[in-house]
Amino acid sequence: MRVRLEDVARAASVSPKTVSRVLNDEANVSDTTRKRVLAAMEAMDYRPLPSARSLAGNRSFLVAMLYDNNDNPASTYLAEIQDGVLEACDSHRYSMMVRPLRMRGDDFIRRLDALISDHHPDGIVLTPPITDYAPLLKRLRERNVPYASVSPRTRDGNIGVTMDEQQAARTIVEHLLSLGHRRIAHVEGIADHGASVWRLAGYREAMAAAGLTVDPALVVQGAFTFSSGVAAARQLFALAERPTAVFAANDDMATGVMWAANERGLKVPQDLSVCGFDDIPLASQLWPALTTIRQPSREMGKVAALQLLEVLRGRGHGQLQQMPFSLEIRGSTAPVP
Amino acid sequence: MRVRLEDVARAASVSPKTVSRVLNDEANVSDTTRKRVLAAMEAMDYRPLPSARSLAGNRSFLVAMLYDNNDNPASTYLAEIQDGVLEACDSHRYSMMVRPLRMRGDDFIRRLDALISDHHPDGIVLTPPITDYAPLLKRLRERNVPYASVSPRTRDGNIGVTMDEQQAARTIVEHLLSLGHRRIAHVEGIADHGASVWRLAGYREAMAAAGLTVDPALVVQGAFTFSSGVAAARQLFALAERPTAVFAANDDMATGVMWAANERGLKVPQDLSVCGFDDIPLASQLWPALTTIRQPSREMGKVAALQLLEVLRGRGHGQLQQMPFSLEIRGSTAPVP
DNA sequence: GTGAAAGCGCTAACAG
DNA sequence: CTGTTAGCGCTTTCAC
Repeated sequence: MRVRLEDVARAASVSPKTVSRVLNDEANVSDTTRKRVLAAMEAMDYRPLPSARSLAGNRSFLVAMLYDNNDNPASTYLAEIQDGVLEACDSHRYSMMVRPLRMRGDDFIRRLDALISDHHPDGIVLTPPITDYAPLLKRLRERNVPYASVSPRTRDGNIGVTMDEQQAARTIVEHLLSLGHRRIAHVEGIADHGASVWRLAGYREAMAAAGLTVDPALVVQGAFTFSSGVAAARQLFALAERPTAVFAANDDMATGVMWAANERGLKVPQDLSVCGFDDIPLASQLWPALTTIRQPSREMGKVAALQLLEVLRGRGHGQLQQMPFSLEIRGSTAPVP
Repeated sequence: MRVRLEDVARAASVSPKTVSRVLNDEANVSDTTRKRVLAAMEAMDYRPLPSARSLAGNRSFLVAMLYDNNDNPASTYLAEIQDGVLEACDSHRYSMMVRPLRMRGDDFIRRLDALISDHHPDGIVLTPPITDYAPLLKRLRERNVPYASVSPRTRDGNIGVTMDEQQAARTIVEHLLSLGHRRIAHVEGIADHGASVWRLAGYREAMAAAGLTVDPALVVQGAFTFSSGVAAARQLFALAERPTAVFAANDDMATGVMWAANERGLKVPQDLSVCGFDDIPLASQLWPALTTIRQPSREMGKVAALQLLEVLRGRGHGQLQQMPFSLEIRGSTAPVP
């Protein structure tokens, strides 16, 4: 009933080991033999049994994608990354599993260990902010589990994918400046996330380049969530001298800012310009649609996974690739009143 | 280095087979022996190797969640379902994999076969609208792959989870009626999806119960997407006699309706009441926040997976459980002007 | 209630 | 370039 490697071997008149070689793209098989074996596989619709391959070969052909479900409430951003990772894994016949890993509490190393011992992934794709937890990275290295990161905070030793977020932030703030805005506020993300650091830096850089000093009251702490955006905006609107524009460190917070503006009776963009970062689908569904930085999340997931797969397949060491961003100008930003 | 079942057996002074029995919760092990074995496992931090278990036992301990990535652009709804399924699988030490399966084209049976042959899932969780493709269900039965469904269109032979969507739709329309609305429009989802059928039926039922005849022009075709909601709303707004309220078959389309209202200069809820279905996070982030039916998606994913697991673990046949819904009244609905 | 023997389908290590 | 041999770590079958 089930076609086994041995059956293919018999059909192609070679030894099982040779079929195994062909299956695993190994060298030391003559072209004619290889073709004959491939033909037999095709003809018999042979499907190697993953468990047998794993047991004998001591590898799982499994990639695990880790995310922090603490700071990331099932966001669209992650869903897009996941999609890209899956596509990359599929293209090399690896399977993928998705795993939340709460970073809160210091037993996360134990949980990481359990994950590895229970599922034996050959490699791991890390998403922000997990990309930057030193103890976690250390443990992965100790246990010799290769990993690739999406938007890690530093380059050192990391493979995966990045985007020039600081430059992107600077670009969007320059857009506000070009509209005549001077009192531009920033709603920060969770302080130690790379994304927050870069986006804040880009904001400051653009302001400085325009010769403006940033009023400290205009930089408000947020936490990447919708409700933190609402809270931050309320704080800004209570200021004696209100900002005329707000750059929020992500779209969720920008949505919160717009919500709070509505609540306060402020018209966007007439009374207040608002912009975000990420270009989640919601951004173009708001009224007015949100001016934001488009980040090619799906592609980024794919590229990160491909770097990892290069390592897993013994094809190289993997790179840290940089992806382009784009400024999406929509209805939420307008010239200063 | 790695602790094997054999090592546990030695430590507990029993045979490997007995440890295996304990591991698999089989009968025919005395209580004392069982305890001794469990203690040894615990002490040695024994982790069975999935591939060895799969190879010998001919099962993968893998559940695959299938979704149609054609009609479902990485929606939040699916992310929540996925979360619930994952939790259920985790609780029984099963792994989970997520797989898109485009229903377009008639080679999807081939792709389904490949999926099964390549990954050998022990069971499958189906999400709408895949729950209702007869050829797919037939194939799963032929190949003897157990499955459970989230919101299947019919009860017959299905296990998993449902919600009384028709009753829910009726409830939300009754809410509009109680606000004095009479010209209530409905934006339908993709015609042959169960969700569309039920929600439309609930709408008609509520209207009929109120003694109202539905103007055919007030029922507009949509496709569950934001942009289809925009298009449907434009059509409704062009009517000689505009509706005073719109019930869209899901939140994405309701968002589109609100967007189109803004575009047209109509104030929600003063000029137009709008409501949706699902309660995706976005619903409470819009301004005004969207009145909708809350569907406990995460719980539903979990319950569906638990039914499947019951079958996989030989514990029973699984049920089709019904979950409760709730009407979330928010700012997008108000008394008729 | 417990154990001994015989594989599951594949690959590693070697030999040629 | 190709084949032989011996497992990988678990479960099955069957015996006791």
